[in-house]
Amino acid sequence: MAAYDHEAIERHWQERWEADGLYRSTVDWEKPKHYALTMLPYPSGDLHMGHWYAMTPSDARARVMRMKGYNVLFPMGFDAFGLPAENAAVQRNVHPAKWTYENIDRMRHQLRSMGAMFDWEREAVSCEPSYYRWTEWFFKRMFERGIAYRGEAMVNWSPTLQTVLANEQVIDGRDERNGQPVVQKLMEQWFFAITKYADELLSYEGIDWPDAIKAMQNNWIGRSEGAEVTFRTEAGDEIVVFTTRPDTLWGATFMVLAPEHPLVDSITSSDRREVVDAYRVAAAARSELERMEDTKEKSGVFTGGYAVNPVNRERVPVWIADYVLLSYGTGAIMAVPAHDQRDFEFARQFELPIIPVIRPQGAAPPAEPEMEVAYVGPGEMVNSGPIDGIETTNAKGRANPSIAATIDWLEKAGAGREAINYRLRDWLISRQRYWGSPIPMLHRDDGNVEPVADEDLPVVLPEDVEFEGRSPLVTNEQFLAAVDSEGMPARRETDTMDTFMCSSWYWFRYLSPAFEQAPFDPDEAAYWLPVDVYTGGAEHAVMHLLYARFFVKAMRDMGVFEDTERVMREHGRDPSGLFDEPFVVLRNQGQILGEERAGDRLVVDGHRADELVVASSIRVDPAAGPEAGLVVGELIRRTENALQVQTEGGLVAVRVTEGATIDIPAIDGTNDVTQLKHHLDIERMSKSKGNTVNPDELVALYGADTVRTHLMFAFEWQKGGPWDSRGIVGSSRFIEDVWKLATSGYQPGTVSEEASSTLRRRVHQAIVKVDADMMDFKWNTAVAALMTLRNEMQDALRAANISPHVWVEARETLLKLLAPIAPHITEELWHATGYATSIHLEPWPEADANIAREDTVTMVVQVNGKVRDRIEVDAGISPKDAEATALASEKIAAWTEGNTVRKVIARPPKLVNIVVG
RNA sequence: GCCGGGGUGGCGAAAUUGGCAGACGCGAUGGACUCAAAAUCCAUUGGACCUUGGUCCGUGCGGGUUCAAGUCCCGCCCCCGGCACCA
Repeated sequence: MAAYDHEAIERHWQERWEADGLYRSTVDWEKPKHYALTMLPYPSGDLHMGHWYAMTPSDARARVMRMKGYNVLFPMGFDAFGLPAENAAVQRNVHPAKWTYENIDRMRHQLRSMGAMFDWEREAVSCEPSYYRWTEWFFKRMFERGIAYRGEAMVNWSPTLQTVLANEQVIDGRDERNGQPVVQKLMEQWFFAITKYADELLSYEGIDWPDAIKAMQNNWIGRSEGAEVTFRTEAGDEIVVFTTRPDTLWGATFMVLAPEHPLVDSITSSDRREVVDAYRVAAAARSELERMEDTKEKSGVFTGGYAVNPVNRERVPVWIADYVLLSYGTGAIMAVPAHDQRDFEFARQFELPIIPVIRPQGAAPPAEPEMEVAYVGPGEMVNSGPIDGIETTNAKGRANPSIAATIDWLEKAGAGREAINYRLRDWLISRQRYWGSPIPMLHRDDGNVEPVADEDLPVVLPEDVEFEGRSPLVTNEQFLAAVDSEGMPARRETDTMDTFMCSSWYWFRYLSPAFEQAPFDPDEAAYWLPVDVYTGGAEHAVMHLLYARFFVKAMRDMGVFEDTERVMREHGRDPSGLFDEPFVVLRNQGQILGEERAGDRLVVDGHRADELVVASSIRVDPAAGPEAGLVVGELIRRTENALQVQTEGGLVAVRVTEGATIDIPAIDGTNDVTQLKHHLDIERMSKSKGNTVNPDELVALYGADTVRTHLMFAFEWQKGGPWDSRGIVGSSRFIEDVWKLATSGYQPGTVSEEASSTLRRRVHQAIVKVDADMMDFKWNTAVAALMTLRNEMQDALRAANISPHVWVEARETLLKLLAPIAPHITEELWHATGYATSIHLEPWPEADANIAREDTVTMVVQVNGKVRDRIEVDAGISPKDAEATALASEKIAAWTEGNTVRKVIARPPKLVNIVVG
């Protein structure tokens, strides 16, 4: 018997499958189709454990479906535009395209080593002009339908670099590269009107998605019913507020505007100007997340201005506070401190009046100044003029009598109207960057914008560019210069698109990546669409998955699927409802998290340049005191050559120049900046966090089959967890054992009928369990069931008392059930047994329920809920017999003696509980 | 802060959804084989107590419902993911 040589076997079969085109998927209307899709990776450089964890179970699932008789499409590609490529360009002087394509080459190679059944003929790469031509085309269609429009949004603005920074480039309100402050600034940009689809996105009809994902999307969309009410400043300007509780308008005692609200300037009185301006500057330095984070301590300032409450002509002071966000609602709120906890706390802190307008059922109205919390329950309206005495409930919107009455009153009085507000904001797709799909728009001399003509698509990114921080598109005259539809000079749009745009339609491009007449070939689409199973990380629960749903709905409404529908009808397939949602079944895996690690303690010398320290030398010294150098502390984060060091005085940004000396005593030879270890929390693996685990070494050591098996065995797939490489030997032993079992050349001794039928029963039980678990994405218990079968077969092999045909059935079933998880070794052993065709073309094993059934069961007998005996009983035992059997037990008698049996609960055949007392 | 998920042996985890807590593995301990080591095989392995057999305790913490709670309810603590320019 030859030893198991994983390296030779895996190489051989990967080459053979490729040569045979085993995984090529072609349209075949005679067979049922299955489109399996797993989220495409960003080409960050190396494939890490997280990719394997996400992809190999998806591959295994696709393989099971194939063995079940489906024609399976399982493609792969790269989401290739994005920020890391530009970081590399800015700081290492590598062109983003070069960096990206080199990474893709490496990752393609690594992906092949997984032994997955990807159909590489269908690969799509989003940064190729043949791909982004259609991303641009979709933008144009969106523009034509009024979905793409220009509007204003806040950006992280670096005044020193005169550029926009991504959220992850801002640490502690400062640019991570140069330590300079970052401010929030309004800028004109492109949006998609996803809010037009808000209501449709709240419905999940016809799709099987996890409840948690649906809940998160619902919360993200955040539909709320209420009213828009118009207040007027004393100067006569309108302030529109949205409120879900218009019925409490009579209790509104002040207003709060977002600090960026356009009316702040005009409403602020001269004596308050200085305070207000200072507050606005401070607010601009904080991100929305930071503003929402610390809500215990309210901050805000009075503008000195007043507005008039339209329901009672009361004069109310107007404040600004950063807990009111310009991007939510109208950026202004009316404050009813008596019945809203946040307003209540604000009022208490700044000593503003509180007027209760709801009397709780059968109680006196809350009295001032004794109130301790806002009253948010039901009751009856008081102090509220025309709606006095009307009941108020916990219902939302018009379903609440008091709200319905108020809306009617407001509409009649012309002071407001019923309104629905969404937390969901329109999708900001502009990025002030180079490495993204260009937005195919022209700015005409007359100030209008117009789209680039279809025949001029794609607008191609210029290759000859320099990177300093700002997008090179802004200064590239050759790129900028264009001619509009009337032959007049025009300038190109320099914003590029959010990469979520590229990943919102990629599974259509997989259908026909070389197709030139449209984004996808209708002949392919008619057969394969929609995606049957989509798998990917739960971190995409809201944004990517919501954008993808929006995109398909918009495509449907733009008529993009008309040809596809025609082809479907020609083949007798009914297209209705097939283009409302992109993914029929969605399952999320958890994440493989990186292990925790402390960062190196650095001693940095050099010189200060503004907020930044430019390093001339860096030494790693775990014992260094705080005075050992210019900057001393733990390395928290590193992006290329920009370091964040945690010193006693706070975070310090350090830039490592080319000539700087790096000294890491633990690593011999010349050290460089990439060898510095930065702090790692237990958190998701990603290249930018530097906590990835590379599977290549493990593949070299144990083989891809073992790595695949281990990833599926060691975690609950939907949950994930921190990576720990120790347990892999268990999976390795399992794979080795399968090799030994299948190559043992079983020779029976004295055959036992009982032992034979027991093994046969175990084999069929394994089929039931493995099949159910795999269909349900429970990979760890599927592998455990296969290991149990392995144990049974080892015992049988040793006893040599199994009839030969039972042994053969056991061996072949084990190989087939394992084939989706460990495709190479099972293929090798299948052929070694004498079969000439691939195991991956074999039909999936089917269990015989009669063979799988157990005749006897261990029945547990409890006394007062505690297990006191176990009795072997017939599996079909009646409740009466079960009870009698339990009461007849001697062990039970010892516990019931001297006590009255009050009750017997029989749940045959598993359990009987006797209650005594 | 808001939304979602989670917390079970020394470790990764199971538990047919209210019915034997710890399947399947890792690690550890003892033994076999070996000159020896590795590999392999056998046994034990949640904790405490006593006599072999058993008793009591045990699923983040505190309460509750139930014949029966890891599972359901109420209140708390901690960890992870997302929060709109990382993808």
